[in-house]
Parts: sequence; structure tokens; C-alpha cells
Amino acid sequence: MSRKEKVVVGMSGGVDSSVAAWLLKEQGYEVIGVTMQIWQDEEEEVLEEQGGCCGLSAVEDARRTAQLLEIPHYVMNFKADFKRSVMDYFTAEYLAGRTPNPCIACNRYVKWEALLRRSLEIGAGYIATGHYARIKHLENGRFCLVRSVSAAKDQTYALYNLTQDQLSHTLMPAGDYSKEEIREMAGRLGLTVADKPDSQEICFVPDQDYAGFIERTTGVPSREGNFVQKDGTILGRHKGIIHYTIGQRRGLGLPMGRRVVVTEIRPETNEVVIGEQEDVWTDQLLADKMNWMSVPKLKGEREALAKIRYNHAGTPCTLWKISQDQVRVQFHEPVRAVTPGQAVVFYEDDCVLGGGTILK
RNA sequence: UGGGCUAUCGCCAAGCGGUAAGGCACAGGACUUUGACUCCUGCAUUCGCUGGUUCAAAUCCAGCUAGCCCAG
Repeated sequence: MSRKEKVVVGMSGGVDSSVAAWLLKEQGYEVIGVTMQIWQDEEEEVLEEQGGCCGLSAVEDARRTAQLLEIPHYVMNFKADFKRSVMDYFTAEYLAGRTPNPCIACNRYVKWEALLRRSLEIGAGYIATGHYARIKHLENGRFCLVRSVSAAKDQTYALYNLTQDQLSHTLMPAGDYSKEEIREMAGRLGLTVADKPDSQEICFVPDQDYAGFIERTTGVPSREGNFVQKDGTILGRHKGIIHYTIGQRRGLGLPMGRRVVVTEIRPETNEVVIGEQEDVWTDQLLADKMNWMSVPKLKGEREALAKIRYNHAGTPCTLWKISQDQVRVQFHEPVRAVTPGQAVVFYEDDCVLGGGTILK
């Protein structure tokens, strides 16, 4: 007799992963719900009202949902992995003058590495999440992420860094539906989390003060420095480079009479360069730490659509390999605020070609 | 202290007798599984001070105070 395939669903306590668990159960899988403890201290359930992909009353919500779906539910501790791969990386990047994307690191190293490993250990063949993305097994044997059916809610950008091995053990049932449909299903199922707000912001910084978080965890207050113009003219004092990112205009406190923005961060001299809005538009970038998805590697020149941040519709571009791990990108039209540390993800139609980290 | 000029929200700045534009900054909200961006809303019962003239003054007059410029 063929036993049902076992799949571990990462249940955050939100609507998406809850419905994902139900969908998989409907599809005949033996579903096991797992809630990952990644940063929150049990006692701190106080701040956790806002909802979130990785926080809170998460455990309670997930447990209740699992009960309703009649699937087993476990809580697993991944705090050490999360601290090392996400929080420490996050802090180090900011201190180096770059702007990290913690969600991408969390997906790659915590959800799809630590969780997958443990899931395989307990006999599961797959892990699944509530991400809005689909996975396609291509004719060339590669696994590739495909944008979710609704362009309005597509999370492939944050998942570009998954490896082939990880993808081969992954299911993303939510990608076949729109957010509205998911909520509707949750409502029909009577899930209490049906109307839970979407998660947002950095989950491990509940008060939104990420700079304060960095100062608290490192124990080092950020160092003030100068706001300068490209030519070196000093315009004022800044609160420390970790407070800024390329293209930022609010929070500068510079009454210049016009909207000015951060154009460059110089960790060596602790300077933040201020320029005009148009200075922050460019038509090329350099990326490294490439992860290829639909192809084993890049050869020659290639046309694609590039997203340089989570909320970016994408801009057509041409890319070239300049070394085994780096690519140069020429956009067909200027893009705003290319930011070192952020990810650039390439798409061919709806399929993720690959992606990397923006160098400059 | 001879002459001239200027004093309006944190910064810049309209206003020229009829009951305080605007920009920047700032705050709040929307958007968002990162940071940003963007969008929306709010932001001087008061115009350096004190008197005066007017039905009515930030706008006219006088004095005072402060700053700037030119002479010394």
C-alpha cells in the first residue's frame, strides 16, 4: 500500500500558510504543521498584536488552525539559526553601509535550510509554505520559481536564492490563488485567522526602529557624521550611516528648500552623500553572489526583466556574465535607487532566471 | 551709535490697508513579508517689541530692540 507523502507546512499563524496546509491536505498529503520559533521570546507576546509572518501569537493561531484542520502541530526552535543567518547578517550589512533584505536570508537559510533539514529528518519529502509563488519542473531538469497567478501578490522576489535541491523538496500551494481567494477559503473553513492583516516590516524589530535594534544588539551607538555633497561640501550632521539607504529623502532633517536624497553611503569616512532626485537614477548595475534558477549558468548575453526591490514592477534589461559569480546589467530605461545589499532578480516571462546581490 | 536696509512657522519665502500663499523640514496615516520610494492628511487666531492712525493693519506712522551693509 502506498503511504501518503509526508509534507511539513511552515505555519506562521497567518492566513496564507493556514490555507496552504488545508490545500495540501485536500490534495492527499500527510500534513504536519510546524511553527518556527525564530526570534520572539515567549514572554514578549505583548507587542505581537499586529500580525506577522514570523512573530507572535503565531503559535497560538497556528495551533488552533492545525486543530481545526486535524493535523499534528509542532513548535520547533530555530532561534540560533535565525540569529546567525538573519539578524547578524542584517546588522553587519547596515554597519558596512549596505541595505540588507532579511526576508531573503531568512527564506534561504532558515526556512529552506534549517527547517527543510529537520523535516527530511522526520521523514517528510517536502516542506511547504504559504508563499505566493509556484514551482515548475522544467524540461532541462531545473526547478524554477514562477510568479504567482495574481501579479498583485507575488513573492518570488524574496525566494530567488533557493537552491535546486531546496526547490525539489518544496510545495507552494498558495501560488495558484489570489490573496482574495485565499482569504475566502479561510473564511469558508472557519479559520479564525481569515481576516488577520498581512505581515509587514521587519518581524524581529516590532517597534520599527531597526537602527535602535542594531544599537541595542551590538551595544554600540551609531556614530554621527557629516552629510556632504558629491563635491565634499558639508551640509549637516547625520545620525549614523545605519539610519540611511540610497534614495531616501525623509528623515534627513535638511531644509534645503527642495527634496534631496541620499545618493551614496561611505562607511570608510562615515559620510552620507546628498544629491538631487535625478542623481539617483541609473541604467546599470553590478551584482554578485548569483543564484541561477531556470538555467545552470549564464552564458553570453541575455534579455530579462529585472526587479531591484520587492515592490518593483520590473524593468527590461540585458545582462552579461563578467565572472563566474558576477553579472553586469544594462537596463533599457533608468531605474531609481539601485541599492547595494538589495537583491536583483531576473525574470524570463513569469519564470525566475536567477538573481544576486547588488554590488553597486 | 552718521547714513541706509531688513525683521512673517524649525529653514527659505509670498504678502504692499481688508482680516497670514507656497516650498523644504517635521508629524500622522495609506501602501509593503526588507530598507526605501510614492500617495494622503496635518502643521503660524499670528507676522521682533510697544504705542498710534483707521470700521479694519503683517501691511501706514512713531519709538524701542536685533541683525546686515556703507561710511568711520
